[in-house]
Amino acid sequence: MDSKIISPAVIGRLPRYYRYLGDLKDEGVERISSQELSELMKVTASQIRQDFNNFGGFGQQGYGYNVEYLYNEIGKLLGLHENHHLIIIGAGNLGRALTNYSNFENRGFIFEGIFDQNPALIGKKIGELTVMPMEEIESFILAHSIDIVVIAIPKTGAVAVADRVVNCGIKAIWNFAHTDLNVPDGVVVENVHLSDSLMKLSYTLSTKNNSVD
Amino acid sequence: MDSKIISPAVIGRLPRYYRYLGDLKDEGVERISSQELSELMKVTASQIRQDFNNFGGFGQQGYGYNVEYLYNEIGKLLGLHENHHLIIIGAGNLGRALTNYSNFENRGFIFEGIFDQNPALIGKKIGELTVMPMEEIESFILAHSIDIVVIAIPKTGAVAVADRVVNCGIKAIWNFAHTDLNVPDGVVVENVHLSDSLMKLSYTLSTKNNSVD
DNA sequence: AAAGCTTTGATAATTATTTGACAACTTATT
DNA sequence: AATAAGTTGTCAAATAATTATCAAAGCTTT
Repeated sequence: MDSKIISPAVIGRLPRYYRYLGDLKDEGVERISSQELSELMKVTASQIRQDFNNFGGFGQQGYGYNVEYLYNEIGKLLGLHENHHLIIIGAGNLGRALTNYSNFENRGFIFEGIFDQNPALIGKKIGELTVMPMEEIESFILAHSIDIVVIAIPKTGAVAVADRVVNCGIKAIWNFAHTDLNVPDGVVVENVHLSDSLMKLSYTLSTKNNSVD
Repeated sequence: MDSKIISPAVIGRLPRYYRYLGDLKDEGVERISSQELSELMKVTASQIRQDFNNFGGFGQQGYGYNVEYLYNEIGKLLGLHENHHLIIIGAGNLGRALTNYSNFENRGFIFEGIFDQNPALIGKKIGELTVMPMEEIESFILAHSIDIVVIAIPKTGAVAVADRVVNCGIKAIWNFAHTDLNVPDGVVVENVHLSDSLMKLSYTLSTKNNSVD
């Protein structure tokens, strides 16, 4: 409907707002001003107001923002008002960790299946799920209305698996493989490159040592 | 020494350059131009040259960049020429997954210890490591010259643990807890908020459904 | 119900980041 | 040895993101 383009910077901040507002709600806080929230989150009040205004503005002059309302509205923006059905490709350490990370389910992210190519793992239980063979990915996606695929396998197989699930109509991939996936327009990939993250930390650590000491 | 401030945007791109250059090196590619690299990485050649120039420029006019040299130089920038010693706080699913993710060791990130507060876990083997009780964190950090602490526990305990390790002189924290850590100046925190990442994916998925369909 | 206080939403100014253009230099070719 | 082709590093221009400012509007108090 309103196809206004929201900048990536703003989208990237939404989950953090959501987190803080959730905490405030749990603490029983009813209203908050951009000023108060800015002190809590260590950002400028101007940025907060600017961000929310991208979506039409959720506040009221002279009052501020109603915490619960704002929390719900941002939740809707983030697509948390509807359930998402996920499968995990790769039952290694990371795949297992994600499966058991029950936190996601509370937000409507439901893990429906887990797949691996290692015959020794197939049939094993991981949390509530049973590891299935890779051949069944396509049929499972169609049968269970999967809308998000989590890739948690080494980079060698990742690109091929991504192609397969994209061919099944998957439009969203959460990629933990240490490689970039080349997907067609209309498919979103959210990368979690753990090594990259660790290197960034290492960069800052090294630089600081050189300049301060 | 040269305390020129590098923009966060540039730093954030360094690991990706490093990854691509490593792949090129492994393929036996000797030299590459910013033009070729830009096509590979789907960024502008101008950005690549601009980025490298922040550090003095690694190329040669008329020739391009020597892949191996550039790879090594970026590695040095990222602090990968020296070993880092890490401990993991939290031997849950995520802590275990990280411990066994041997990839990091190849880059000089050495996991030296893992801690948990659950008595049932203490003494258990995880990969090469044995789970230790939380009380021993401080002494272990000092005895083993730990320079990076990985926080992989629920958010309730995360802030307190961060305070403890900061008091031990730790300057770098890799934080997987679903909360922001409030650390003093001079301490770097690199956050990996998995839920945030998943929500971003969900945002784009929802938005696309609304606008395209 | 009026007056003063608060706070948003919107606009403008500032700052940061990305892209484009080209001189200077290197390599390759004739 | 001279010329042509290729490529960086740098500067300038354009775009994007953040911050500051303030009028307009809603609350709160008397």
